Parts: sequence; structure tokens; C-alpha cells
Amino acid sequence: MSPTTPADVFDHNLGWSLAVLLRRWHEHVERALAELPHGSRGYHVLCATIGSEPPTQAGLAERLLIDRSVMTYLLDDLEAADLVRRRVDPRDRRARRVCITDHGQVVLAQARSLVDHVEERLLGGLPPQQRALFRSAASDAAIAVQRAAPDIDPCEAVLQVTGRAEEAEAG
Amino acid sequence: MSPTTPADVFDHNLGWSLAVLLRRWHEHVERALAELPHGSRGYHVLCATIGSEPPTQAGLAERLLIDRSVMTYLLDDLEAADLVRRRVDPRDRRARRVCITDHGQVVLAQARSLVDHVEERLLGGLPPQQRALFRSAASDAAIAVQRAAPDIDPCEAVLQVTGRAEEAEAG
DNA sequence: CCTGAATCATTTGTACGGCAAACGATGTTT
DNA sequence: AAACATCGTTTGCCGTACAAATGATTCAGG
Repeated sequence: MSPTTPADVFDHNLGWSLAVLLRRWHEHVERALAELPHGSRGYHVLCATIGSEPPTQAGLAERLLIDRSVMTYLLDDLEAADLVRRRVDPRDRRARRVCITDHGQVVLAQARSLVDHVEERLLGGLPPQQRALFRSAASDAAIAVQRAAPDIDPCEAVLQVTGRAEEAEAG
Repeated sequence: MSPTTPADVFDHNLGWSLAVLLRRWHEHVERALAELPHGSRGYHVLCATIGSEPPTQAGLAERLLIDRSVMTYLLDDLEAADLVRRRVDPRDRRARRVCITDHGQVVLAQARSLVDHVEERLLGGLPPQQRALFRSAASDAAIAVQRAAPDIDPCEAVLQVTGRAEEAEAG
């Protein structure tokens, strides 16, 4: 009946799907974590501090895809709220290791629970088992992409727009 | 061995996964579509114009999650490049229907091919069959979320941070 | 040991994009 | 006909990202 159904259009649009999902995720999480210094940003930082070794600011910035300069403000506020502490790395006194505080761990646990809830509702349109599948697939893909970040660069094909504007204007 | 492996941390972080994937998608697509007036934005607009009926600017803005005012600039440039045309809706002369031009369709086809290529590489970390699964799951979830956008609002739980900062300072 | 290059974190300044409000034009309701 | 709502455009403001300069520290080489 319809030459191209809407679903057909979006079917292929991974970029659009990701944008929509991330946007809604961000909206809801931002609302739920309004009390946390930088909302979702702060949450991501707290999450990243519970690895085996406290990350440096640079490492943190790289993982969270934000600029080093932004990380400074972020940590300033998180530290002021007693959620993390900056500790000078004894082996490289230029670097500051970001350690989560006891209070930070408590807050993180609460935040994580809220975020989980948001995410469940976000994927509410998917049948339960497909939800878990999607989550793990997204995680796998993201980790792989993050690891291979610099590799994929080698300049790919680029759109060549034949200047057709004038011709159309004339016609 | 490690108390909490990195994978463990990210496993649960749907937000982080989406952010990473979307970021990389955006970077690559932006590079590939540098010639297109607003890069990925312009691409999304072109994609959205090939439905059964040409969308209005407002509808377009809503679907693409951008402000109406931004859409104006976007369409100005796309129209200048002869990729789309604004046509006054005869049934509602306030509204402008955004129609793709012949030239626009050619460019869109090229762009789509490039974007597909980017997306395949983006999901390169996933086994082939999981790729297709992920794409369709993302699409389904996004469409569902987009449709239920206003519904989910009813104020959810919110983080309560017990002001522990002073106490810690004192201690 | 001393010097120069490199890295980490911070600061400063600039530019871009989103968001809100105001406006004119058109459509809808009473 | 009048009041109100909607669409698109314009304007202005603000927050954020990004680039560059700075100070502290480490590393490499003579």
C-alpha cells in the first residue's frame, strides 16, 4: 500500500535510533539524578571510579568522551559534595587518581538503582528477553568501538556532491 | 582475580554504551557527509522526507528531536543546495511541507550507502547475526520510546542525597 | 647533574548550538 | 467578527565544548 512505510525508513537508521534512545535516557536520568552535582555526568564518573584501580583524570576523560578541561569542573563539584577525592599518584605526581568516598559509594548505589529503573522503562517496548540481549549487545559493541577508536580512522569514502544547484536553478 | 572487571562496570551502563556508539557514529558520519549542508542532520532530514507524505517542519523537528528554530536554518541550507523544497501545504497554508528533490534523492542514495558502510564498521565488534539483531532491536526500542514519549513522564523516583559533606569535613 | 621535550591538570578565552521568547501569518472556535 | 491556537521565522541569551596558554612534574639525552 504505502511505497515506504515509516518503519521502513527508520529501520535502517541506526543513528536515529541511537539518538532517540540516548536522548530519552538522558532526559530521564537527568531528572532522577538532579541532586547529583552534574547529573548523568557525575553518575558516569562515579561508575568509572569503582574499577580495580582509581583512574586518572585523563583516563576518565577518555573513557567518558569528554574534554579534560570539563573533567576539572566536574571533579571540583563532586569533590565538594564529598563523593570523590583527588589523590596524587605517588608514582607519577603529575597525575591525580580519582577515588570514590564511602559517601560516594552509598550515593552511587542509590543512583544506580534509579538508573536501572529508568533503563528498564526505556526499553519497555522490547520483549523482556530481547531487552537483555540489546543491553549486552550495546555493551559489547561500545567496548569494541571504544577499544578500536583510533584504528577505524583511516579516511573512508566521502560524499561527493556534484554541484547541481545552479543547473536546477537555471532549469 | 580483579574484584570488579571493567566489563563488569560497563555491563550495566546502557547510557554509556549508547553515548559511545552515538558519538562514534556521529564522528564518522560527519566526516563522510562533510559535503552535505549539515552533515548527519541534513542526512536525517533527507531520510525523513521520503515517507508517504512530505512532513511539515514541525513534524520533522519532533521526529529528529531538534528545535523548530534550528530546523529553519537547516532547511534554508538544504534548500539552497537544491536537496529539498519547501512547499506550502494547500490544506493549511501555515505549514510548509518538506519535499525532496530529484537531486536530493540521488545525494541521499549516495549518503545512505556511505552511512551503511560506517554503521557496519561501527558494529564490527559484534558477530554478524548479532549485528542485525541489535539494529532491529534499537529501531524497535526507539520507535516505541518515541511513540510513548509523553507517557513515561509521570514523575519517577528521585535521588535523595543526604548532606554528608559537612560531617565528613568535620570528621 | 642539567637541559629540553613531553605529559597531567588547571585556567582562560572563544565559538558554536540549543533553548526561550517575541513576532507575523494563518487557521480554528465561539 | 473576535479571541485564541498553531506554524514558521527571527532574535537574544546561556551553557557547553573545544583550543590554547600556564605551571607542575616526569622522562630522555648529553
